[in-house]
Amino acid sequence: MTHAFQAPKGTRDFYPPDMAVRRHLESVWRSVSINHGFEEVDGPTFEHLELYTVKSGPGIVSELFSFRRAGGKTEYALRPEFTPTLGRMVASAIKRLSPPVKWFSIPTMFRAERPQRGRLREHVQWNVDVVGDASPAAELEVLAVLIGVLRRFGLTDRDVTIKLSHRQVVTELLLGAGLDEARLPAAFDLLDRRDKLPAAEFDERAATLGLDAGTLEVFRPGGQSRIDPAGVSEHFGQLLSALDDAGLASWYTTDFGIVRGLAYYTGTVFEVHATSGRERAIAGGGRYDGLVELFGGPPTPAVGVAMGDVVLRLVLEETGRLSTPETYLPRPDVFVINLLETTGLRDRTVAELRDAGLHARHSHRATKKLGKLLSEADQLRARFAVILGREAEEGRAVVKDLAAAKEEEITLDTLATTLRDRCHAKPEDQP
RNA sequence: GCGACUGUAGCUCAGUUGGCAGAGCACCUGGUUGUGGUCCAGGAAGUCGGGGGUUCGAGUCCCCUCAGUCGCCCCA
Repeated sequence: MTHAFQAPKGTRDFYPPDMAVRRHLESVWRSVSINHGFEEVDGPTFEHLELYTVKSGPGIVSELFSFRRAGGKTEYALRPEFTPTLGRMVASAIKRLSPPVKWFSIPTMFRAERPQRGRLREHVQWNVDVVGDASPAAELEVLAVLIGVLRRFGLTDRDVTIKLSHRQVVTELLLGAGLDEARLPAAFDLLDRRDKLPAAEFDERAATLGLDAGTLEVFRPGGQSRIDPAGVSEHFGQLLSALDDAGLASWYTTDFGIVRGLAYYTGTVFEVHATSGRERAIAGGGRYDGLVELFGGPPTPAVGVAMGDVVLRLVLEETGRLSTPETYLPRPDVFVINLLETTGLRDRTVAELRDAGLHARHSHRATKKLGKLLSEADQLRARFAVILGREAEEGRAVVKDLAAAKEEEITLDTLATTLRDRCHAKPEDQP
């Protein structure tokens, strides 16, 4: 009895075109991170469950996939985020690391929640962290690589905005507005939910906390565009100046309605949003100076950001920055067409081309109709077609440049080296 | 955990008050000898998500179930 299996809820099968898009995203993340001087790390896909409950409390357990080995009692959990692993890794290796540590990773993450738009149970997430630098220079490095990635994807400061905030600034603004200190958590929670609540309900809840509508204007995007450096947060003021000096002013706006739910953020917090406003945050991050210490290391300042592939892809599609998935598949350098009755020459030719480092393919169809085979080469978007036909008797093959629609005869002896040189001379034309 | 909506060909979908399951795209073959996005002709292709019920008869109506999507909760 056969049984039709389906992928588990909230997971994805990556068939070749989707896998090619995923590799495109990952390659942008990776190459920009490296250009900015970050080094790639990874950790285990699952950790001890306590690694997450220590940081987020027991309530987190219902949000993640946890399990134990059959017969064992140790509890594990598939990683729902990378920051605890990073904190653990830094804490245990801090003595042989020379700060600032600049690491990035591209791990898969898991969460047990119900899937919805922009939110699945398994996704790929780019993480970047600067550990060991308490100055605004650390935030600047993280935001610079973040903007570098956005730009490389073709996004502009008109497509996306980084909403910058600072928890101490938010705290001071709330207290300054007359909020009772005991009500700070409730106020943070309310600010976090502003976009989800009807305006009237938001105002009503704010009023019960003792906050009037006028006071709340400062918590809107762009509200209070500059913080007095000598006032609320010198650190935040310096960060804004550094961003402006680096020429990145157009990429951010202050938004003190951004507080981020994570308890471990200690200062700067930020989110990247599409200006369309229709999607969840593309990326989020901030400063978490207490995390390494929490995992047994010395007090160590840190700043990080994370960007998931799901929302990113939605935004790239919405803004027209992603072409059809098929165009991300690797293009063959050479498509060998065999018009001869035997396959020996074809197989030797393909082998030589591959040995020369070229991406070489041939048809698996039985037809000898040249038109059909050229059509197949065209569909695969091959650069060159090599036709093995009657010229082979004189030791030559027809080489056709498929884009230029030009062809010439080349001796079989020099075929591999000639094509290798031509393909490598061409710039990468992946989209 | 709660709610709404949607499941028909590989893809996007149509299918009237229940009456023989369709279109476009894609695919395959041909339009006689070795030249690729066009054109013409033909062809293949579906347990109508699954199960049960009502009926002479169900893609269509009713119940259950599975899956997906979008919200709520939660959010790393």
